[in-house]
Amino acid sequence: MFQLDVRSRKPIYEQLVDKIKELIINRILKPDEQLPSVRMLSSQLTINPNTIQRAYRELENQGYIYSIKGKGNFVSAIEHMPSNEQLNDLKKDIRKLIAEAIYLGLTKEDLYVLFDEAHHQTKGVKKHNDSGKFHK
Amino acid sequence: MFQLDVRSRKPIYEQLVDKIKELIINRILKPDEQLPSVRMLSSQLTINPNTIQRAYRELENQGYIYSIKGKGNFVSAIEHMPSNEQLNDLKKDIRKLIAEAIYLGLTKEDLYVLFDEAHHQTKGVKKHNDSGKFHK
Amino acid sequence: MFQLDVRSRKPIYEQLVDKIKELIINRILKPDEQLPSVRMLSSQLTINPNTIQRAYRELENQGYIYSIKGKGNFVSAIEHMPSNEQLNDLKKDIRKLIAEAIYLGLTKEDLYVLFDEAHHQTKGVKKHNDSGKFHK
Amino acid sequence: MFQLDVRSRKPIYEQLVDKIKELIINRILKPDEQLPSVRMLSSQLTINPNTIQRAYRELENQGYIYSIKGKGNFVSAIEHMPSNEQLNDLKKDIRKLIAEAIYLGLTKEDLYVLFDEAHHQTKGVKKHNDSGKFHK
DNA sequence: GTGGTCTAGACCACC
DNA sequence: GTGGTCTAGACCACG
Repeated sequence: MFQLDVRSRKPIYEQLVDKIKELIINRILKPDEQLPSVRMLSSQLTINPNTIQRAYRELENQGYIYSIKGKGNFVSAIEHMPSNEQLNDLKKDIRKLIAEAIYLGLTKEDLYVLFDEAHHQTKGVKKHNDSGKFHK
Repeated sequence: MFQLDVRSRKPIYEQLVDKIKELIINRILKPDEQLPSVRMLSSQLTINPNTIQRAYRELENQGYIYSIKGKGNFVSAIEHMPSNEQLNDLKKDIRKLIAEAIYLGLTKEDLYVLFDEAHHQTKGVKKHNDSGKFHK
Repeated sequence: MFQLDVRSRKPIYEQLVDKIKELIINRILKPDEQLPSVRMLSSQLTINPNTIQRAYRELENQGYIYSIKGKGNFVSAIEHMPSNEQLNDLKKDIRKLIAEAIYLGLTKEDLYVLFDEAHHQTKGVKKHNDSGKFHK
Repeated sequence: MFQLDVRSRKPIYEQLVDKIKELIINRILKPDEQLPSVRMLSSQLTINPNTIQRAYRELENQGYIYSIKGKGNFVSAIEHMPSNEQLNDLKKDIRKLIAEAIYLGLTKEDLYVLFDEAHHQTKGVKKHNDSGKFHK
């Protein structure tokens, strides 16, 4: 269910946060739906409960979930669209990538090839999303 | 010109690597040009020499600069055949970027739009020389 | 078991890298086995933690170990398809060796003899486990 | 004449020592022949005279040349065969190389291929040498 | 003067 | 507890 890479440089709690955010954004987890309990996730993923806790706390801070003492953690109802800040960061990353590719001597076409290739490898792409929101 | 954020999550040496890489990629630092000495940069940025050293070492590992003991650090001449390693790094970056974009809910088409946009902005950043490069 | 020569021309961290590499290559350290913590090795060898860290980082860069923050450093599982980078390193080593041999006045035939000899000695160094690995 | 690589990790004076040793071992420089003066070499190679001096001093220490004040530096008459120590070092290097190759999953045949390849690339092999000295 | 290595000791993030 | 980063200051090798 959850693909966590313990060897990654990215901390586990952060990977967890990202995965859950993704599930929420793509409506796989619906508003007010209950998240698995800390203990359950902990034993399922064989990961320290503290780490799960930390991920949930982080998600709560960012407004993606809310917790009710004694009941559990639940998905928030609010819309989560990428903030302008996030979009800008992404654009900056893209520019950096392109500059680097050009520096290495790649043409635009080379880049498109690599790009397509990478896109295909990135499986698990969701679809039931109202896409096209971000076309200029 | 060198905006370093000591409180950032990103380590200082990594920020340095990125900044200098950018200068090299955009040809503001030309091939075989000498970089400021470790000690000089260290005192100018009021950052420990070891940290500068580490950044320079990293840049050398990545092939952007070369160092001559007793003389200094110099910008590598670009070979226009990117090494496999460099290509792999680039691919990894691309995959990361795409994952990030998908995570934000963007479609492939959205990405292509951003991509084209960035590509147009990048062209022509090359030639104009610039001084005052290493002031804080 | 760890003979380090602090007065050698070869830096300590490099000696460490070589020793540990040897243990890994000869399967004395098995895949996914945990290496001694930075601090432990540091105190056992009475060598600064930074120096140990650097050796571990180098080993990670070369793909021999991987590290998990908060948990430790671990031996990489070998993939039986050597990366291009690794192959290149090997080739470089071979060239260096040959240059050295020629410089000593050996002919190609001399080298082949030494080579065969060494190859026979190497086979079968594999299996026997060994403890007390990290004592000074 | 002298191929020196300023970018190499190996210090220039050491490269010089090695080159000259090679010339002496292979009888291109004959016993009691005069070496080029420090100044001449210095200007020819555009290298600091101190560096040349250091190389000559090193060669003198190792017994390959002798110097006469006011006259110059001359090739020593004594035979220079690889010492047992040097041969042992070489053997150790060979064993290390082979162990590494095996670890990477290469077969003996793969290694021979790489080996031949590297040997061909190593040009400048001398021939008028009484070879075969080191056959077992 | 330059880069390279090392020590001592500190503080952080993660599990 | 673990690894990762950083500072302060020292000493060496090189040109």
